[in-house]
Amino acid sequence: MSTEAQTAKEPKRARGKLRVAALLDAGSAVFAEKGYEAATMTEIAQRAGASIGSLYQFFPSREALAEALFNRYVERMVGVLENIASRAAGLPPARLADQLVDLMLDLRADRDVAMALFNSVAAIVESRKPPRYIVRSHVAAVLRAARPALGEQQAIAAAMVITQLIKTMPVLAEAEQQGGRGFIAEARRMLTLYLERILKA
Amino acid sequence: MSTEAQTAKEPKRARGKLRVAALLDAGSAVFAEKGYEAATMTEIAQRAGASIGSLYQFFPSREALAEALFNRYVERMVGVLENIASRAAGLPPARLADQLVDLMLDLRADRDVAMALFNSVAAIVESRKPPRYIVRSHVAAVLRAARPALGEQQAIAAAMVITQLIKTMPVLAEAEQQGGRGFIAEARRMLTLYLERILKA
Amino acid sequence: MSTEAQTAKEPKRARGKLRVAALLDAGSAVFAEKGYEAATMTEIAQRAGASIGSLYQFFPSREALAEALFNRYVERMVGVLENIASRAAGLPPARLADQLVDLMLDLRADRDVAMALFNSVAAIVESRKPPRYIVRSHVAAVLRAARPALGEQQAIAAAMVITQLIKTMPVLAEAEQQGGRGFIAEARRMLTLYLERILKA
Amino acid sequence: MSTEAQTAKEPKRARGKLRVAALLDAGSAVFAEKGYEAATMTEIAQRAGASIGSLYQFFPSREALAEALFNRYVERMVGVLENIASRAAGLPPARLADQLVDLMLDLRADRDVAMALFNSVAAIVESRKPPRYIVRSHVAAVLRAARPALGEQQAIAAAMVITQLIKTMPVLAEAEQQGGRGFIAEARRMLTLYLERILKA
DNA sequence: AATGAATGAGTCTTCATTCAT
DNA sequence: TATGAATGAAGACTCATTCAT
Repeated sequence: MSTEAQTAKEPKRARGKLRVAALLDAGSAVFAEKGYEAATMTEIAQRAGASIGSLYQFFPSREALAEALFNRYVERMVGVLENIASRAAGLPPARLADQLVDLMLDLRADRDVAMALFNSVAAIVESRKPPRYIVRSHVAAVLRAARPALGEQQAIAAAMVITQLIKTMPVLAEAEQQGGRGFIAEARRMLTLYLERILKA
Repeated sequence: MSTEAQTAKEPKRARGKLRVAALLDAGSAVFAEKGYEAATMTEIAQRAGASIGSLYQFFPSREALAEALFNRYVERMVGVLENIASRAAGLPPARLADQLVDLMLDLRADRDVAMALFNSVAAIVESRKPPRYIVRSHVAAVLRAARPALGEQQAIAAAMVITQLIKTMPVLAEAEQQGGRGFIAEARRMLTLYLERILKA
Repeated sequence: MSTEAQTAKEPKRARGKLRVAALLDAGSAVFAEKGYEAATMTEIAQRAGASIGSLYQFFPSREALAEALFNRYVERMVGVLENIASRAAGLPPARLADQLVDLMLDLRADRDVAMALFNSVAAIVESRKPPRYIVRSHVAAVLRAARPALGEQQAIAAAMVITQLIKTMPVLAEAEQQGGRGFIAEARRMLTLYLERILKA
Repeated sequence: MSTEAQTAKEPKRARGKLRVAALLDAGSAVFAEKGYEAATMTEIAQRAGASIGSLYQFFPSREALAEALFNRYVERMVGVLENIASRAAGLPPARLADQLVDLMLDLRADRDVAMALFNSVAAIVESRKPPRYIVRSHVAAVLRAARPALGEQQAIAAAMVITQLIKTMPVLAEAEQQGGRGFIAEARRMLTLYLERILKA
C-alpha cells in the first residue's frame, strides 16, 4: 500500500555484493517467469541459494526488490542508448534501425522482467514518468544526434513511437523461434522507412 | 499437461444471461485495472453486484472467466477486421492505416484486458496459437484484400509487425491524455509509410 | 447440527417412486465412493438425472438422504437374517457359517454405503442403538434358532463378535479380487470353528 | 495419476520438533473424532496451540498430515508385532491370542485415526499395498514364529483374517464401555479356537 | 412439480513479513 | 549476519440450502 518502498540496503562487503547479485538474478528470473504477483519471495530466495531472512536483509520488501530490478533495466537500457547516440551522427537510417532493434533483442531478458513489473508495482507506476520517459528521451537524443536539425517536439513524438515499436521485438523474436519467418526483418524495414523520412535532409 | 480450465457455463434463463453480462463487464474492468494475478474474484463479484457464489456459478474458476473475456476480445477484434477487409480493396494506404489505428483506439478497453491476461493465463498461453494467430491472420487478410498480388508469406510477416505496432496504440493514447502531443499522428505516419511500400504496385 | 433430520417425503405417484429410487441409488453410489462429507448433493442429483431442486423435493437435507439409505441397508440386512433364522434349526455349523458369510458378500454394495455413513451422520450416530443393535439382535436370534438352549446373554455376546467378523467380508472379498487367495475360505473356517463350539450340545 | 502429496517437512530446530509433535497429536485427535473429511485444519492448529500458518509450515496439506499420522500408526503397530513375534515360539494359543487382542486395545487411539484415514486419503489408498500388507505380513511372521512348519500361503491367509478380526477390538471395547458384557472375552475365545487349529502339530 | 439461479458461511491454502536464536 | 519458525490476513473456491419462475 504505502507508496514509498524502502530502498535496498547497500552491501558493505564483497560477500554481500555476490549475494545481492545472486538475489537480483534470481528475482529477475522468477519475476519474468511468473509475473510480479505470482512470484514469491521464498522462491526467489531459494533460487538464489539464500534463506528468506537473508533476502529481506538486503531488500526490505518485495517492492524494493522489484524497484531495484527495474532500475537495473533502465540503467542498462540508457547505457546502450547513450552509446548508440555517440555513434549516431552520419549513420545511414538502416544502420540506425539495426542498432535500435538489436538493442532490444540483446536486452530481451531484462525487458521481460521490466514488463512483468511495469504495470504491477506501485512504486514504479507512480514514479512512472522517470523510467518511461527516461528511455524515450534517450531515444530522442539518439535521433537528434543523427539529425541535429530535428525539432525537440518532433524528436519526442518520433521517439515515442519508435520506443513502442522496438519494445515489441521480444515478441517477434519468440514468434520466430516458434517457426515464424521474417518478422524481425520486416520490423527493421518498417523502422528504416520511418527513419529515412524522419532523418532526411 | 492437461491444464484444461473448466469453461464457462451457459446461463439457461434470462436472469442468468444478464448476470453473465454484468460479470463479464466487471471482470473486464478489474482485470484491466489490476492485472490478472492481482484481480480478486471477490472484487469482480462485488462490482457486478453479485455474490461470490453467483460468479462461480457461471465461471467455475478465475481462469475460466479470463478465458471467456479473452475470447470475447478476439471475437470483437475479428469482427472489425473482417469489416475492414471487406472494404479494403482500392483504399489508399493512409486510409487503411487510419482504419487499423482507429480499430485499436475503439477497442481500447477490450485490449487492456486482453493485455492483462495474455501473459498470465495458462489456458490462454497454451492455446496461444489460435488467439494470437487469429488476429494476425485477419490482418493478413486485410492486406491481401487491399493488394491481392501480395504473397502469403509476405502478408503474414507484414501482418505480424503491423499487429504489434497497432497494439501499442492504447499506450500512445494514454500518453497523449497525459499531455503528450502527436504520438498517434506519428504512429499513423509510420504505418502509412510501411503500407505504401507493402501495397504499392 | 440439528439432530433431528427431517424425514424423506413419501412420493404419491409412480413417477415419484421411480425418481426416489433413482435418487437413492445415486446417493448410495456417491456416498460409497466418496464418503459422507465428500459427497455432494449436486453430484447425487446429476447422477440420478434429476435437478438439485428435485432432490430436495424428496429429501429435505443431505442427512435425511443418508438416513433413508441407512434404513434401507438395515431393512435388507434384517430381511435376510430373518430368513436365515427361519431355516437355522438343525443346520450344521459350517452351513450356518456359509449363510452368514454369503449374506455380507451379497449385500456388499449396501454395506459400503452403510460404513461410509455410520460414523459421519449425526442422526445415525445418535440413534446408534437401533441400527447397530438391530443387526446384532437378529444375529442373536439366528443363533438361538439354531440352538434354543443358548442363554440370551451368551447369544448376544457371540452375535456381537460374529457381526464384527462378517462385517469384514467385503474387505476380504476385495483383497481376493486383487490377487489374494483363500481369505474368505479362512474366514469361513474361523466362523465355523466358533459356531461349532457355541452351538454344540 | 500422480497424486503425490507433498510430504511433511522435517523441523530443523528444537522448537520445530515440539511443534510437530503437538500438531501430530492434535491431528490424531481431531481426525479420530470427526473423520478425515470433516476435520478442519483450523481446528487441528487450534488444538495444538499453533497458528494455521505454523501447521502448514510442517504439513503442506491436510493430506500430508494424514499420511504422516498413518505412517506413525503403521510404525507403532509393526514395532509391537515384531516384539510379539520374538516371543511367540512355544506360546500357547490362548496366550498368543491375548497378545494380539491386547495389541489392538493398547493402540486403540492410533487405530481410530488410522480407520478414519484409511478409506479417505488418496495418498494412503494408492500406496495401500504397503501399509495394509505390512501389518498383515507382520502378523504372518508372528504365526510362523509360533509354528515354523506353517506354509507361507497359509500363514498369509490366516494373518489376513486375524488382522481383520483384531481390528474390530476397539468397537468391542467401546461397546463394553456402553454396558455390554463379555464381547472381548468372546473375541479372545474365537481367536483362540482358530489359533489352536492353525498352530496345532 | 421441476428447474436452476442465488447466497454466503466456511474451508483450504498461500505468503509477505517479523523475530528469536 | 544468517537462519528458519511463527503469524494471520487474504484469496480462491465449495456446497448445502432456499426460492423465484
